[in-house]
Order: sequence, then C-alpha cells, then structure tokens
Amino acid sequence: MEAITIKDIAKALNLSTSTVSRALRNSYEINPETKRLVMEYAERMNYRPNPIALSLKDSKSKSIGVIIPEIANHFFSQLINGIESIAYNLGYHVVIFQSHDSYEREVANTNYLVSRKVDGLLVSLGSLTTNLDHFQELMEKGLPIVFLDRVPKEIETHKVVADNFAGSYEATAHLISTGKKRIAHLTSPIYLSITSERLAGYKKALEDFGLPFDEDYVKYCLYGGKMVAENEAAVEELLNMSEPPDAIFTASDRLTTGCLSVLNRRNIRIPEEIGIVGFTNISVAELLNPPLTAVVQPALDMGQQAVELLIRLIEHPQKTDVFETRSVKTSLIKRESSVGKQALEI
Amino acid sequence: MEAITIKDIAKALNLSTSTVSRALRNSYEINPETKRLVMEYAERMNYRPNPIALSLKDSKSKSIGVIIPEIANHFFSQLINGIESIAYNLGYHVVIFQSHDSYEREVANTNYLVSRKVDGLLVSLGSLTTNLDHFQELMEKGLPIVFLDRVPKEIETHKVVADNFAGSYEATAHLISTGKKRIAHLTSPIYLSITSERLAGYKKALEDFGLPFDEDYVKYCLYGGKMVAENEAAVEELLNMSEPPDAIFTASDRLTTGCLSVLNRRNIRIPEEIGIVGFTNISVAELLNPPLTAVVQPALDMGQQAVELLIRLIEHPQKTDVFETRSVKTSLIKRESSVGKQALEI
DNA sequence: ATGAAAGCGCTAACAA
DNA sequence: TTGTTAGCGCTTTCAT
Repeated sequence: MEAITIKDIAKALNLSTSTVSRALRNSYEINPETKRLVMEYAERMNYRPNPIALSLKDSKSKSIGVIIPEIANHFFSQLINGIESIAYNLGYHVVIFQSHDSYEREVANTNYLVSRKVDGLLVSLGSLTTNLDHFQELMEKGLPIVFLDRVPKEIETHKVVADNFAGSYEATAHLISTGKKRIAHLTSPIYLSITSERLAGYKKALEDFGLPFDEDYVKYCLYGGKMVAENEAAVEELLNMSEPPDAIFTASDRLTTGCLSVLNRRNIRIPEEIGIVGFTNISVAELLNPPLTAVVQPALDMGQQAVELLIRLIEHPQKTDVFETRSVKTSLIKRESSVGKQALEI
Repeated sequence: MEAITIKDIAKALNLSTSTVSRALRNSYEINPETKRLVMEYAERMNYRPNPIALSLKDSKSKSIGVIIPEIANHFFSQLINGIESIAYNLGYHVVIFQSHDSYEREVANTNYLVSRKVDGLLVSLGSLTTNLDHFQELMEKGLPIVFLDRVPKEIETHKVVADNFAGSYEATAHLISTGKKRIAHLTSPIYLSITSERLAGYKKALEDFGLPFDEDYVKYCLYGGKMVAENEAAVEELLNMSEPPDAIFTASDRLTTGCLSVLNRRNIRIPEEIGIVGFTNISVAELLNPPLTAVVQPALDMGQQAVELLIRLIEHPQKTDVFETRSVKTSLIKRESSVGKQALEI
C-alpha cells in the first residue's frame, strides 16, 4: 500500500530504473514503445515522483517560503492569496511562516525554510527586526529573496511596496481638506520602512498646506498596536494633551481599531470632534461605527508582483543585473469617519 | 559556502561518516573523546542535519500539514495560531494550505502534503467537499488525521469541534428572550457538519420556546457568503417575504457581515426592526455598527487541542483504541445588534 | 569503538 | 536505445 516508485515500475516492466526515469521525463533518447509502456503503467499505478528525493538530489524544491509577521490580518492574508494564485500556476508551492514580529522566530523560520531547500524567499520584515544578517548571508549564498511591504534599505534585491508616501500624503491632505488643523499620527516603530515613508508623506502634506509639524502629535507604538495597552495609552496621551488633535491618521489595522475603540468608549464624536483616516485593509471598514475612511493597499496585486519577481529571480538568476523596487498605488476610500454623513451624501 | 554535511566533518576529523553520525546522535557505542571532538567541530561549523535527507530516509518529516478553507478569516487564523503554538514547542513544523472551499484544491493539497511526507494532517473540510475518499485512503494507509471544526461524519478519527448545537441554541434563545418571534437563519451549505449542528440547535430552541419552525426562514448559501451576490440575495429574499423575519441568526463571518451590510443599506434599524446574532470570530465585532452580538468559538483552544490529539496519534499510533470527538464551548457575547443600547446599559 | 557498505527515490554521466 | 553506477545526506546493519 506504499507509494509506488520508479524501481517498482522498472521491476514490473523488466527495465532499468534509468530507462523508466527517462521514459517518464520524456527524454529524447528513448524507444517510443518503451516509453508508452512505462507511461501507461505509471498512469495505471498512479505513480507520483517523490519530491523529497528530487529535493535531495538537486537541492531545490519547487517551493517558495513566505515569512510574514502574521496571517490574522487582512493585508497579509490577501498578500498570501496573491502569492499563491501566481505560484500555484507556475508550479510552485507556497510555505507560509509567521514571525509574529519576533526577531528570533523570523530567524528560526528562515533557517528552517532554507534547510528545507525552498527555492526562494518572500519576506515582510518583523517590526522588531533590526539585524538583517540572516537574510544578507542567504543572498550572498545565492538564495533569491524578494521583500515586500516592510522592506530593508540595506539589502539590494527586488522589492515590492505600497506607495506609502503618496498614500499618507493623500490621507493627510484629505483630513486637512475637511478643515482639520491638528492632525496626529499614530504609527508603528520608526525603524520599519513603512513607518518612515508614511511619516514623510504626512509631514509633506502638512508642510504643503501650511500646517506646522509637531513631534508631539506623532506616537510610535513599538508593538504596532498588538499590545492593546500600549496602543490605547498612546491614544489617551493624545486626547489628554492641552491642545488635543482634531484628527488622527493611523498607520495600520490594529492601530486604527484600537484608536476607534478608545474614541467610542469616550463617546467622542467622529469626525466632528476627531476625524479618522486609517491605513488599513480591514474587510469590514464599511461596517464600522462610523464607516472608516481608509488608505487601502492593493495587497493581492503586491503579492502577485512579488512572486513574479521572485520566480523570475529563481529561474533566471543570471539575467538580473538591476534590481527593481516596485511601488504600487494605494487608494483612499472616503467614508464617514472623516467626512461625516451629511457631507458624504451631498 | 554550502551547508556543511556529515561527510565534511568526517573528512576534516579523519573519521568515517558513520562514526560522526553516531557521535552526533549521542549513540552509546562511541568513544567519549571522539564524540567531544565531533560535537565541538560540528558546533563550530554550525552543522545542521539536512531534514530532507532525513525525510527521505525514514519517510517522516517532523512536520504536520494543515488544510483549511482560507486564512483570511479570523476563526481560521486563530486556529492556526493555536496549532502553531503547540506544534512549535513539540518540535513540529506546520505547513498551511488553503482549499478555498474547492474540492479539487483540497485534494491537490492533500496529495502534495502526503508526498512531502508530513507526519499527520489537520483538516477543516471545504464547504464543497462531499467525497472523502482522499482522506479515507490516507487513514487506511496509516496517516494520522485529525479533523476540526468542519468534520466528516463518515470518518473515524479524533475530531475537535465547537459545540455548535449549544452555541446555536443559546443564540436563538437569546433572540427569543429579546421578544423576537420570527427568527430567520442564514447559513452555509447543508452538508457541512457545522451547518446541520447549528440548524439543530436553532430548531430546538424554537421548539423549546414554543415558536414554529418555518423552513422558509432558513437560507442556505452555497458559497458560505463568499459570493456577495448570493449572500445578499438571500437576505433580500428574507426581507421581501410577506412576513419578514424580526431577527436573523447568521452562521458565519461572511454571512454576518453581508447581512449587516444589506440591512444598513436599507436603513433597517437594528435591533428594533431586525435583531442580529452572528456565529463569528470577527475581531472588530465590538466596533461594528451596531456592535455585534456574537457566538464566539474558542478557536485558539480548538487548534491547540487538535494538534495535541494529532501529535499523540503520530507518536503513539498503537495506543489509540478509541477516537474522541472533543466539543468545546462557545460563548455568547451580547451587544447592541440584539439588545439595543438602552437595554444593555441598564 | 570504528569503518565499510547499503539503501531511502531519483537523475545523469558513462558504458555498452 | 538501454543498462550500470554513482551520488544527493543520513542512518544503520554488519564486519572488524
């Protein structure tokens, strides 16, 4: 009842394993008749090559590893769907690992995937990762890596990111256009690429529209909102300022929902007292109270582009002289959290 | 720059590969001094055994496969987190595949995982799966499988499920307690285990509280809400009945949000006109408009229990004479979608 | 206590 | 065109 092997076929057909192998892989140096025989028998016995043996032989596996902070987040799960859709069609399997924003787990996952001989890696950095040696070494050994979303400056390779600067700029400009003057920014740790890019867009918009930039209005959450207490404390701090903000631009899902939840609890009217725009791919943004104005990232598309680049790197390693960083457009969906019901209906 | 192997160590130390192997795996028949030498060198060279070679040799991999409908759903991503937390500690790796509720993909994923020599499988059935041969065969070949959440009646093995009957009963009874008389049920395809269990709990509650059961108030969505049109059509049908329901009990995330979205669009007051309770693990239920009364499943716990059972099956295959089906309690979180703000605050 | 050799499933260089 | 052999990295008899 065990899986059938080439050896079994060879024995049954009185051939050598190499002949069977050749027949199966459609080699040219093979008697058509023999080939037919082998193919038929293999088909009948439902032969499937053992991918482990193949991996051992050629040190590759037709699979790509994905390391992301977490899957319980629509942005990342959409990313994965994009990745899978393409990889699947090109004959690659996708192995997913979560770092949970832990540097140690990121390293452990990386090592495991490498020992499992994945052909390439797709990585979105953990928010606590500052040391990149584990990736750097692999790249030097020739393992293709493509980063997406949270990318390192220091490593030269293909990268796919959202246009965080523009998205952020648009969000901030939008809040300004609704008459807000004191716009706070609730964001992730500063050393993440997305953080600084979003911060820059926010600053530029303030500047362009003649509003002062005030460092006190920017709150960095080390855990990106995953520690509820930290997240809520940041919001409370903002609210307790002598001149509290009249709008908050939040940089991620968790940050956004945490913020909403504090404001709701405090019965603060949104957007009248405080307007909200969030960088988020939450699927139910429309159903929130109030419906959330969101900067949405084309996660599916980002995932697809990233695998395409990765697979190109895997299959044509030599052909890559220049690495590209693709920046894909975000879109601002305006809803009541920034515009107010009446205004929207006009 | 390639990974170091036993052979390299043997060569460097002038030993045979078998001796090195013995030293590394702490065999008893080995000279302590030799062992020390080998260990030291291995440590220094950062030797890691090649898991692929090991898999090839003993047809196992210290990894378990997970097949679930989709990860972009909080219930399932929490399930995975539960699975990973335990598996990781017991030295197993977790390989995740999505079936996207496609029977073909479920079969393909299964085959792939098996060919990759996973030591066991954790499965939540796709909503379109009616034929179970692919799992049945594997079980007969001795591959441990544990089902969770969406489980098959026909296969005898460990299973972990939520107490769907009780959860459903509680939800329905709760709606009745708020004075609702015509409670509709929006649910998934009938041949899923969760569907019939939830339906049964719903029916029983109606019966116990003296309300008639009306088949017209039950709508099955073949795609479980993933086809927005189908989902919304079902809700519309309910609303257009001559005697429309005064409450809807929805059986899953998508069904719930789809329903909410139709009601909001139609400006139907919740819960005054229509009360809502959803079976859902949506993380932002509290922030929805209105905050959603939810039957929450202990997804993390379910995942943990399932892996534990699976790993026990893997490591002590003989010791299992009786298979157990664990049923874990859900909890009903009451919010405004069924109770109304005033009532809640009293 | 150690080494030589075989084998897990497959491919490829080399022979015939 | 087909067969023989070696080897991918590792473990495990079987000798020594």
